[in-house]
Amino acid sequence: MEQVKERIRKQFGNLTASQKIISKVAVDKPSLIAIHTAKKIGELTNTSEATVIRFCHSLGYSGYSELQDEIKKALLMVDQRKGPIQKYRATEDAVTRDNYAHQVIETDIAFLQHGLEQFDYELYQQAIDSIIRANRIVVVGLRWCHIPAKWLFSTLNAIKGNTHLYTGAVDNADYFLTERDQEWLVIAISFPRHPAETIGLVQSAKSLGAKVLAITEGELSPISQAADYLLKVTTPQPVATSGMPTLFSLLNVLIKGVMVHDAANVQKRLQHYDEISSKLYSFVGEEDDFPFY
Amino acid sequence: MEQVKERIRKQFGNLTASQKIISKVAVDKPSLIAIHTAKKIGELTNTSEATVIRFCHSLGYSGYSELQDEIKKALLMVDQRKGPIQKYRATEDAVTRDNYAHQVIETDIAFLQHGLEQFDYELYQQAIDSIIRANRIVVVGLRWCHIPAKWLFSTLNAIKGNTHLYTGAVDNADYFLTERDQEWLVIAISFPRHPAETIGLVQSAKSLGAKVLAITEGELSPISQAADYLLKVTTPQPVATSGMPTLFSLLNVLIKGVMVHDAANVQKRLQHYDEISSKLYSFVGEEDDFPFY
DNA sequence: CAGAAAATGTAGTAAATCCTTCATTTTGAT
DNA sequence: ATCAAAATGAAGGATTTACTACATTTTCTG
Repeated sequence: MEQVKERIRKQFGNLTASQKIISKVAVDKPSLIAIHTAKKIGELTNTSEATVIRFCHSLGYSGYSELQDEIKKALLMVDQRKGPIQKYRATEDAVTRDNYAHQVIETDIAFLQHGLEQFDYELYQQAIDSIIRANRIVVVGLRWCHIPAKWLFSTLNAIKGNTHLYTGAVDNADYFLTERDQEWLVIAISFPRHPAETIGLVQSAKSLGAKVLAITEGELSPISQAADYLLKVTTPQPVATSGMPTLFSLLNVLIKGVMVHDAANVQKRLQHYDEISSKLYSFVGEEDDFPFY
Repeated sequence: MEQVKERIRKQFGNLTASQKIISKVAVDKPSLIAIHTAKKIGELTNTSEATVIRFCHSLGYSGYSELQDEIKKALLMVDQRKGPIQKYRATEDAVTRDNYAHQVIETDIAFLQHGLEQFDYELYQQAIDSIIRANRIVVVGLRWCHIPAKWLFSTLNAIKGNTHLYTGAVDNADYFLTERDQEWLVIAISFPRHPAETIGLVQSAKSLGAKVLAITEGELSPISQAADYLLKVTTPQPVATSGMPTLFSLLNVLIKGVMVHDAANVQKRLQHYDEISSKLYSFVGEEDDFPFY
């Protein structure tokens, strides 16, 4: 890439007017050249296919193909760095006594920032709307996903009510989904290695007409296929331990979303809760606005 | 792009094994498809050109060209948004439909960064050493603190063993602390409004000679007085909901610290776990290195 | 303004790429 | 273990794309 721009810089004086226009595209939007044919670049610059190719020759390339290949390679290189992992890989060889703490927290920050960049409002809004719309909700998360699942269950139950937690085969899907007339929503949290029981529950829920919101690692997750809404979560590995901060942060977005759209009294209740919490700093009490237990 | 991923998600179950491999490329590195020919994608996935095209057909496209064009368009769209970064700076005036998500995540990032600045190695190292030294550990966290407590209990049990979770008055302190000769450590997680039972347990544990590691909001917390080690955690409010990411991140530091100092085989086990997770992307299995349930 | 030289566009050819067909291998069920 | 069905790979035809030769337009100079 820099190789291309360097050639343009050196040869720019010798280029014709049309070729200078093409140069501008090559420098500012190289991805256009990587993707489109010489003909299209010609149309785009109000020149012709032949001029584009002559432009390549002027830069010393054998033709359009060679220039395009070089740009493609360069773009793939920067694409490779996508994802927050690379950033801290360099130092990860030696986890020493002095730096592991920074590494852990910085990794969490990196993944949160990555999640922020990739964030899809529309998707989350649909998920949040589905939660608001649902009459009854079942949260499912087995194995270690039980922990975020239980939190989500407790929180949703506190701010919305009518939420259930699927804990295992004894309470089977039929038990939860008997009232067919209701608008049911199943929220499934699952990551590799996916428990077969979670997949089974999701599928049977789907076949019973419930909506499914999947919180998982990607489109290829086995629970994604049956899902109506898919929230993709990219976390440090292994998810069971290092993934919690990122996962909870995104779950929190859901909760906040529901709270914003939901009854204002919930928000007031929480503000009230905040005030109490901060004023009575070390208050000791048994009652709780959030009946977590 | 989302259109492509959506089709993959819906059709994934109907795809053949080779096609699923191609799916992984399409989802994770769509730019590869935008740039390379069908033949190259075939080579890259150890399949063939024909299989790549059949994969396109399975998704409902007329062929590779159509799929490629759609990915190209999508990639150009996101490229368009590059340049002047329109990041939603913490304009905290109003939590609107459009920016609350950014606010939530950015708040988490801000608190993690704050925690990083304030981080006291010495303190954490003492806490980690106390965990390593302890023969038996009791984790206590009531009400909604039960969630991080259970996670800590499960994780410590997996990498160290001999860890117990105090769940309520029925299992009282005496039950846990009968073996006086052993080196007991009580890890207490508690935030306002502090459950009286947590305080009680901590105090009686202390009087029975156990060491106490308190994870709480500050020096004035009622459990801080009896604590031998105090880890101060500052989180967004309310802790029960918004505090989870920060809290888990710091707990994670503890875990990583124990792992670093602890047996090397645990770390190897976890690395192995990582490899399996990433290689068998959508693997479905029942066994788990972490016996969380 | 005229003529020449450079630049540009058009059209045709060669090459690469896509896509279909058929033979072979793999998978799954009885 | 056997057969049928499905999946895969190899090869040839169809289409698109890159490149080149020639015709036309534009630009520059005296």
